[in-house]
Amino acid sequence: MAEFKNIRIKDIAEMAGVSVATVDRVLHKRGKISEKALKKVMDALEKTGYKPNLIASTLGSNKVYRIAAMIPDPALDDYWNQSGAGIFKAKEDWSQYNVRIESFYFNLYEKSSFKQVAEKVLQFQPDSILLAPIFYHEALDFFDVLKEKGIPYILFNTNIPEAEPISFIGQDLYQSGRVGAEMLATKMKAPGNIAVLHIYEDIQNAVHLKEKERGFRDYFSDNRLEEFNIQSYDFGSYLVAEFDREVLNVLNRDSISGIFVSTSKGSYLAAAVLDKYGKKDLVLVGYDLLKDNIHYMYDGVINFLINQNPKKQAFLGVSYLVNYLLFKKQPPVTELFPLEVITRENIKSYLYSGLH
Amino acid sequence: MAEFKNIRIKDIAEMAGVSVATVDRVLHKRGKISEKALKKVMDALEKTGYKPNLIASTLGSNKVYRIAAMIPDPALDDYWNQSGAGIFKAKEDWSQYNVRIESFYFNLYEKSSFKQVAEKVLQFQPDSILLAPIFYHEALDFFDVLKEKGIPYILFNTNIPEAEPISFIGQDLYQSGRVGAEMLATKMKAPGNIAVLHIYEDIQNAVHLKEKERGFRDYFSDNRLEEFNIQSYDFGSYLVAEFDREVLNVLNRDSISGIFVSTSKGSYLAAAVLDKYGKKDLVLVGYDLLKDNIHYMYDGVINFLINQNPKKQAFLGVSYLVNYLLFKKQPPVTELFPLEVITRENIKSYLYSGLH
DNA sequence: TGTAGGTTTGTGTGCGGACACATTGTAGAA
DNA sequence: TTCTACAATGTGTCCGCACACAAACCTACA
Repeated sequence: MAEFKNIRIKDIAEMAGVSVATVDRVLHKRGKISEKALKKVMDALEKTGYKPNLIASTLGSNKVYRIAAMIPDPALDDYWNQSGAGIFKAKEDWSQYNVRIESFYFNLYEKSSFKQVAEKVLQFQPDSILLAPIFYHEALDFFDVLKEKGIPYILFNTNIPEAEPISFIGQDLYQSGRVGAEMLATKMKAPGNIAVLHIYEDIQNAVHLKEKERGFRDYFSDNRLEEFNIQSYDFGSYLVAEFDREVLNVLNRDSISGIFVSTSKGSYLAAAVLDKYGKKDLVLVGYDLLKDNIHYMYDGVINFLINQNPKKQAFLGVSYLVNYLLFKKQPPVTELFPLEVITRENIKSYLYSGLH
Repeated sequence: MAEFKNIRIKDIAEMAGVSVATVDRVLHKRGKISEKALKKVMDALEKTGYKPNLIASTLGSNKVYRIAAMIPDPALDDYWNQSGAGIFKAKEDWSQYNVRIESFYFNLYEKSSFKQVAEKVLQFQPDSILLAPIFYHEALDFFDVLKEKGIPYILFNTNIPEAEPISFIGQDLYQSGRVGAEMLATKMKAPGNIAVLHIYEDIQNAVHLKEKERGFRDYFSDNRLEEFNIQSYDFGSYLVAEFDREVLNVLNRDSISGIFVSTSKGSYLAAAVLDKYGKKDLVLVGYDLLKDNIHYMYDGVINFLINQNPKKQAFLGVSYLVNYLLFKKQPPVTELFPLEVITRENIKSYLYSGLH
């Protein structure tokens, strides 16, 4: 089909018996057009199935679009470091195009810094924003401003549906917990006590972690795996020394033989304890390919990791925005990443493979 | 960095005190240039770090690049059907650009058809080719022609290093076997007999399947899992009735409790036997998210699948070619895909997630 | 009937680069 | 010295679209 040359605006103009400017006007809904002209142009457009040449379009409008990416400071946390890498990659990939991509970092541990950075972002006057909305309330305030200003935004990592972003990129947390449960169940010997460890530093994480836990527990009940006893423990904040002791306490007191850690950072913190006290025989399931997690997986302390792919999430977020601005391509409302199961044998294939 | 406007050819020309045509000549190595002019231009290029505006470039040269994709007929096999889908997706994605992507299908079961199709591909006069080189010798002959004509090509799915393609896209088969072994080992109860089933219809597959088997066996020996006994069986071709009986024979005679199937189609064929004769308690590890495999995974007959991602492989192959032709971007020499472990709990997240 | 003021339509240039074609420069032959 | 042949360089147009600006067309009012 369509072995023909692509239809150009000029062709439409000729067919409709008007000038290119008129066609341009109906295409972009700018300026006023007479009923007759509108109809003629519309007819021609439909008949030909005109599609604009995006290459020529972006070249013609010399506009440079501005994209702001807001994430927690990569220097403070390896998980966000990977997100940062994804944004950097996107920056490189799109460097040839008329887009300016700028990163803005806030402090993962300070809500106030989010507000400050949000202010900076607004000063940057972005045409759209990619954002990891870690701080719920602060984010909502920010969204109000953005909506008012008509600046579209994409969320990733953490979803806030009521924010009505043009797209959310992340994972199904409930299902993620089920996968963790599944891996733990296949690896553990039947009867046994399982500990779900929530190790986090920021309260608002709690909601999300509970979602994982719900999936985790549901898996066991759905499959009637009653030989396993599940107990969950919160470590809201941790001081290195105390943390070790407390975790060890729990493991010994409740004679735990399997652990599910709901956070990426928590994964290696828990692994460190198992490693330090020679408890490698416990089955440990955690999250993400952080440097330390990789290490403990090679060492056999961590058995499975579920990959949230922070790098790819961020990369895709920026790419969606570029396509949205430059090529008027609407991103999917929600893009749920696959729940990748990482093991000792396939981990390398994940580390070395590109981002595509 | 580079808060400045992008450097244009015009700027370079001014800096070097020559015309844009001269700059164009050195950039494209066409026409003759004096030593002096060359030097001046080169200096300016280096000093400014000039990067061509690819948008303008593709618009300017009105050339339409032709890409041929050669794969086994999607209608005959669900695996290749997915590859076809990947090519189709790429076609849509790049439809706006100056590329014409054409698919050519050969019969998976007839070497002669490959030759015929190769002839057609040449007639199409492609600027480059994406190819799944299923038939080794026939492919080699074809490569000779392509090299002579100077037509670059990318291979996917099956590698033929001596063909020296500009890129290979696929998986590490050896490691793939190891992952299969790992999953089987975590799921099976200790002592047990394992069957490695090679179910294929084309001989040349054998080499690749042996590579998977090697990885599979190495995993067990490396981990000193001596409680498991591994036996491999070849089903070169199969007639439905006979196949069932033979497989059943093997399973009963050697009291098999775990199965590793090295092919995607073989996976559901084996699963069908287990299903039919009520042998769901056997652990089965196979390949790929084929329709029937998905079904048997939901039903609990197949325990793990390793995803080779045929759709994405093909999609990426075409995309690499487009970038290579249009934007002069060199693809990686080898792109090894992650060895994705699919389970009952994460399978949906794979089915519903996009291609990115 | 002339004209101000708004509405509708058209013309022309620029975006950055590719490339056909024109022009200038230069060395050797006549 | 003049002419030829080719090497070296330059000019101008086009790619398809966006958009500023100009022109033509109406309508209503004096």
